[in-house]
Amino acid sequence: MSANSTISHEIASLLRDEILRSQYRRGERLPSERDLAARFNASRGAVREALSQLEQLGLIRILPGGARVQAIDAASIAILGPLMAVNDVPDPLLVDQFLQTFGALAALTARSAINKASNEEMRNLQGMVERLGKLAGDFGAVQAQWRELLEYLATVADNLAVRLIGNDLKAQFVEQMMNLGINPVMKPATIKQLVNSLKLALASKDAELAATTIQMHFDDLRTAVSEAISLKQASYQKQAVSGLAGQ
Amino acid sequence: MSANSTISHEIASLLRDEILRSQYRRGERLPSERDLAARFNASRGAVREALSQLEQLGLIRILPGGARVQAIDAASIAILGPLMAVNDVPDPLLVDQFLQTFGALAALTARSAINKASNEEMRNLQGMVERLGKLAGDFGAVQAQWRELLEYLATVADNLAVRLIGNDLKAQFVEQMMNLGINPVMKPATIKQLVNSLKLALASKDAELAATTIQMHFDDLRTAVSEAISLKQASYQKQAVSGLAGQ
DNA sequence: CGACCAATTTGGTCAGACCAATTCTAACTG
DNA sequence: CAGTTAGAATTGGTCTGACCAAATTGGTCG
Repeated sequence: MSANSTISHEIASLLRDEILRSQYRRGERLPSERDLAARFNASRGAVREALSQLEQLGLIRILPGGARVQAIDAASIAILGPLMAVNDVPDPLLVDQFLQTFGALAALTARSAINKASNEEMRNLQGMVERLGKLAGDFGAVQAQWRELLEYLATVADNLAVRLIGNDLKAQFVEQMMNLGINPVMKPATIKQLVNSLKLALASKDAELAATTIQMHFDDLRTAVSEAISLKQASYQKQAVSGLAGQ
Repeated sequence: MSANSTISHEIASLLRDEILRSQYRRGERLPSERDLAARFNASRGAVREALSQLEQLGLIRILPGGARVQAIDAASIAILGPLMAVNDVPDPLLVDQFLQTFGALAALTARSAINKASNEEMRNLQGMVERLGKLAGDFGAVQAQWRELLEYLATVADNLAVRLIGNDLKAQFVEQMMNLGINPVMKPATIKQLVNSLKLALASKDAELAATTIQMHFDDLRTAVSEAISLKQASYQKQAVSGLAGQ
């Protein structure tokens, strides 16, 4: 997966997953650098680099006497992606929380984007929404255009904090959903409604309306994704069962 | 500041600030590990650990041939704190964006907290708001109680994504404001209004009202902080001028 | 049972070495 | 003169082995 080719990255990745899978209790001491080096058949230097990264992620704290595992909720957001990836099917609750959060940030983005958009940017936005409306039906195209719209809103809003958070959240999440083949079904009617509200918000420069519209859309998405995941979960369980039976 | 006592952390910290101060252009190659080691009078191992951390922060990309500086907006949120700290007075725009973001997340937190609060939690919340109202006047006490309230809301809402983001944002920011002595003045009247709205929201279990109330409070805070910063900025400039004159 | 001290372990750091891949340089060629 | 290319120098990746100071551990003694 995230093997950046270097040994230290691989070690970091493995240890990270072990920690996220709670194979170490909080506060527990990690094996010593020398032991880890032996286990991974690597040099202590490589291990130290890996631990250095994990410390930056907030997963562990290195101090003389040993590296101790930190509470998950004391870590950096950068672990959210890996955290959703440690299980076959991501934790539905976690995904839901993620979408909630992402929705709130998207709504904020839309609000400030509309508030500070130039005339040209406004026209661009309207054009994109227009296109979105016309694509209804073609799932992939809608998805792409929707993401492009969000991206452009972020560009216009130009909020560094939100953008940085997005970096840590977006990439890993979207791709993981894709990998799992979790395609939330959005009904054309829903999209139609979304487009109409957005059109209205843009036409009247109503930032609040845009924000609540986006917010609501993400709420829709949440239920859709939730359903998609439980479906996936069921199929995985069936697979697991048949797998066991086969042995 | 962030000297974790170890040399590699110090090196990382120094390089980080240099990068954040844009002393390297985007895409530019950092000095080689050997050069950095010589410059910092350290071993290559220590430098490599430092670079490892910077890579985790998304500030650089290490690849055979050299470590290259990445665009700031491709980094992790963990750099927001240091980014606000590189200048004497933090960039007002950045602070404003930060507060906007934090406000949106706090609003989200309040919304879900109220939606899922148990009866007991509800009572606790009401108690805390009550106390907040009674403290009006004592600035420090209000501040503390307010933070405690937010913290409890986060506990009740129990959204891991938001919590992780908070980890990366909150600590560094609040402390930095404190260090700079930037104390946004919140008028008692404003606080009174805040308390009343919150009371109402809690009494009627109106999650939306709570969310917008918090949101609006952060908007107030934004203007207050903005004013406080420009004041600070002015005083710093005066100081700088007199400092020059003195030489 | 608890306080205390010594042996061991652990992280922090350094020096020096080798490899493979990239980058740079300069000679070579059309 | 422009473009190509082969070779040299540089760079990151990794390993080994060593030393120190702080922390942990375990046993001893009051």
